Amino acid sequence: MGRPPPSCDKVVIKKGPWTPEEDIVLVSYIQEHGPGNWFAVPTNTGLLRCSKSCRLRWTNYLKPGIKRGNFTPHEEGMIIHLQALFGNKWAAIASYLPQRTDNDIKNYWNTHLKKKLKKIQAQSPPLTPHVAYDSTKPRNHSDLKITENSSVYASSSQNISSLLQEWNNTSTTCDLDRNIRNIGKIPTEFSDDYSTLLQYYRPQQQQFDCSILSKDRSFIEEKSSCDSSQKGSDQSSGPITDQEKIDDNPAPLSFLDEWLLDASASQVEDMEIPQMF
DNA sequence: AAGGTTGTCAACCGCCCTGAC
DNA sequence: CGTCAGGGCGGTTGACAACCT
Repeated sequence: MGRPPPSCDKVVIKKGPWTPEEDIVLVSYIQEHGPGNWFAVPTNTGLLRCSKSCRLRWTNYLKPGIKRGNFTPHEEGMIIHLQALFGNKWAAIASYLPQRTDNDIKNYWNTHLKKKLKKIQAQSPPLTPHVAYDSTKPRNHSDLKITENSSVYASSSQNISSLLQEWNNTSTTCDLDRNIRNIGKIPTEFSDDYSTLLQYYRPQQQQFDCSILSKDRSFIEEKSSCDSSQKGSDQSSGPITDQEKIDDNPAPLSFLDEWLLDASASQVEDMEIPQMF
């Protein structure tokens, strides 16, 4: 009863990094037709890419509004908390960081935060929070190369994205709600990893710029109202209302939920109003 | 300077979900 | 109700760059 092979396997498919020419073709097509119906994209554009590859290229790199480069301490903190809250539901986490893609967040978690966690766990006795997490120090992130004279073509997608900034207002898709709906069941037990990492991030909450959360909340509420016009009023207070799905496991959520949703904001540092498609 | 190792991240793979028929 | 097919997601891979010896 196996599924038929995806359409990607039906024709000769090009793999590997995208070229500027391919990007331009894809962007031009989406400008004209809008995102969606990815199955038709290779056919209509002549791109020798499968539909999934086209979608991925668009959502991860070409879509306007995507933020590249270093993760801010605030974004980092949000990822930590949201990862503890949702587990590896990167799409759900990404919905709280609209300028970041799930792929970016996933990569950042795997390459930076996991490492940081191990470092923290290796300390005995535990470090004080300001040692474990010093937001005043510059971050050494390889994304820096993207803004420099990188030979990696992917970085030039920024330029393509910038060309589309005017176009992005035309889209009305409520990605957030879709992602929230995709949030799965919260893991029953939190690993020691999460607990340990949170232990060090949590005291930072006072300093943590919660404005992001506040902004996100307003954003979420906005999206929620957007959604309510589509499917009713079953979600009244942002994404966490989806806990109806996870009522059988509410305990680990309470603190994080409160923190995520009730954090008040007073300052905005480097987070812009999310722009969604 | 050269070779080896490690880190990063774009892209792919495979599974699951959902809607159409 | 079952099948098919598109879309979405998380995990993994591999190419490349940076760093180390």
